[in-house]
Amino acid sequence: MSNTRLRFAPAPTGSLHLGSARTALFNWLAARRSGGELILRIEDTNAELSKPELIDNIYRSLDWLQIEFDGEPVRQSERTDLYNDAVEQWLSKDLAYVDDGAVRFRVPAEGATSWHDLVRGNVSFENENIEDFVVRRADGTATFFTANAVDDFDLGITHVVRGEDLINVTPKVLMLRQALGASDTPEFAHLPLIVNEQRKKLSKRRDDVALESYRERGVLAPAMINYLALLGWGPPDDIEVRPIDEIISLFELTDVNPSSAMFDLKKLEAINAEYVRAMNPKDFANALMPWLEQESWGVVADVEQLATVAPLIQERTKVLAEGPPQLDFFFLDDPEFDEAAWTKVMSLDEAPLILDAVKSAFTEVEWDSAALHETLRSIGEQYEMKLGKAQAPLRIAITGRSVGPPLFESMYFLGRETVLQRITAAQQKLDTDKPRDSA
RNA sequence: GCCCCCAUCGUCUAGCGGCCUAGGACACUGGCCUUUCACGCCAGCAGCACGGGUUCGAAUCCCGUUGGGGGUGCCA
Repeated sequence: MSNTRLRFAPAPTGSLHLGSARTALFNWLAARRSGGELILRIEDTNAELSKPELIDNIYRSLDWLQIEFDGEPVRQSERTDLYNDAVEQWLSKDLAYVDDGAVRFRVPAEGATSWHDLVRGNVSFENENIEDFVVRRADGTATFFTANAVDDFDLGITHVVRGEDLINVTPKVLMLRQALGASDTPEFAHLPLIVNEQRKKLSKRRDDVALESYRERGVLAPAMINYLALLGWGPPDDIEVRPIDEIISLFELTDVNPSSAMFDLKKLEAINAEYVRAMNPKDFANALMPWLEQESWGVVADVEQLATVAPLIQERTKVLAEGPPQLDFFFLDDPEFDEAAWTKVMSLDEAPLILDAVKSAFTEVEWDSAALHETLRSIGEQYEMKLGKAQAPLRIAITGRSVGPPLFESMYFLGRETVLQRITAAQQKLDTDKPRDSA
C-alpha cells in the first residue's frame, strides 16, 4: 500500500483557485494517508502560462497551506521532447494522422472506454461519441491530452485525483496511455466540483475564487485546510474541526462524496473563528500585526502594546481583518464616532448625567477594572439603570461605538488621563449638538 | 443538440438493507449567562426530489422521470 504516487497538476492561470487548492489538498491527503509520494507538475504547455509570476503564485499559495511535495516540480514546458517522441511514435504506427498541420489521434469507431472511479464507480464513454482529438498543434506544441498522458505514464503516477470537470478527458488520456504501450491503468478519483450559491462551478468572473483573497482577509491556513477538507468529505465520527494529522489518518478517497459542494463562507469563518480562539494570545497578537500595519494609525502600534489589548478581542474575531476596527480607539488620538449610535445613545436624558457623575468619580477612583466596574454600577443604580444600559454612554464616549471589547478592561489599558479626556470631549460634543436638536 | 456526472435539513455532511422516531456541524429562531458585542450552555426549526420495482424489510440495491451541474477548442 506504499508504492503510490500522486501528482497535483495545476495550470498557472493566475492566483491559485479555491478548487485547485482543494484538489491539491486531497492529493496531499491521499498521498500522506498511503505513505506515497506527491509531485507538483506545472501544466504550462501553453507558452503564455509559463510566466514566472504566475508560477510563483502557485508556489506561494501551496507553501502557505503547507502542502508539501516530493522532489522538484516538473515543468511540462521543459519536457517537449518527450511529447514529440510520443506523437512521432503514434504517427509511425498510424495511430494518429496529420490534419491541417495538426496531429489528431485516431479514436476507434466502436467499443467503449471505461474505468472504475474511486469516487464514482464505473464510468463509461462510447468511443463513437469521442472525436479524433488533436494531440499536437500546428505550431508543433503538444496539447493537454498528450502531455498529461505521457507524464502520468512516464512519472509512474498511480492515482489521478482531479476535479470532475476533467472527467470527460479521461477516456482520451486512457487511449493515449494505451497507445504509449502502457499495460496498466492508474486509479482515478474525480472530485466533486465546488460550486457557488447558484450551484454553478466557482468562476473567476463571478466568485471570489482566489485563495489569496481569503488569506488577505485573515483566514488562517490550517482553518482553510480544515474547511476545504470538509468539502466532499466528512469524518466518520462527526468531529469536523480537528488537527490535520487526524484528518490524514481518517481520509480515504473512496469516502469522497460524488455530489458537488457549495462553498459556504459563513462556515469557513465559523471554523476560522474556532482556530483564532484556540491560538495562544501572544500568537494572536503577532498574527494581527500585518493587518494593523495597513491602518494609518497602525504604525504606532508596537507588538507589546498590541499584546496587552489583543486578548480583549480574540474571541470576537472571525477573520484577522476584523481586528483593526475593534482596536482603533486604543491607538487613535480621538475615537471615530459612529454617529447613528451616538445619537441613539445620547438622546437618553440620563446620558449626560452619567457622564458627569462618572467623570468626577473617575478622577478619584483606584485605576483597575474591578473598581471602574463597581463605580459605574453604583452610579447606574442611582438612576435605576442596569449596568448594561448605564455603560452605553460611556462606551460610546470612550470607543466611539456601541459595541466593542469589555469596557472596563479597555479603560484600564487606556489610562485615567485618556479616559477623562474622552469623557470631556464627549460632553463638549453633546453641548454643541444640543442646540441643533432643540432649535 | 450530443456526451458524462450528480440528487439526505437553507448549506456542508453521517448513513453502505433492519441499530433511522434519519445523527452532527454551519446558518437561523428562542432562552440562560452577561458591562455592549462575542464566547459558552440549553432548546427549537428543518431533509431522504418523484414514480416504479427487488426484498420479510429500502435513505440505503435496480429502472425510469424530473431537477441540477460539467464537458463539448489546434485552453487546461
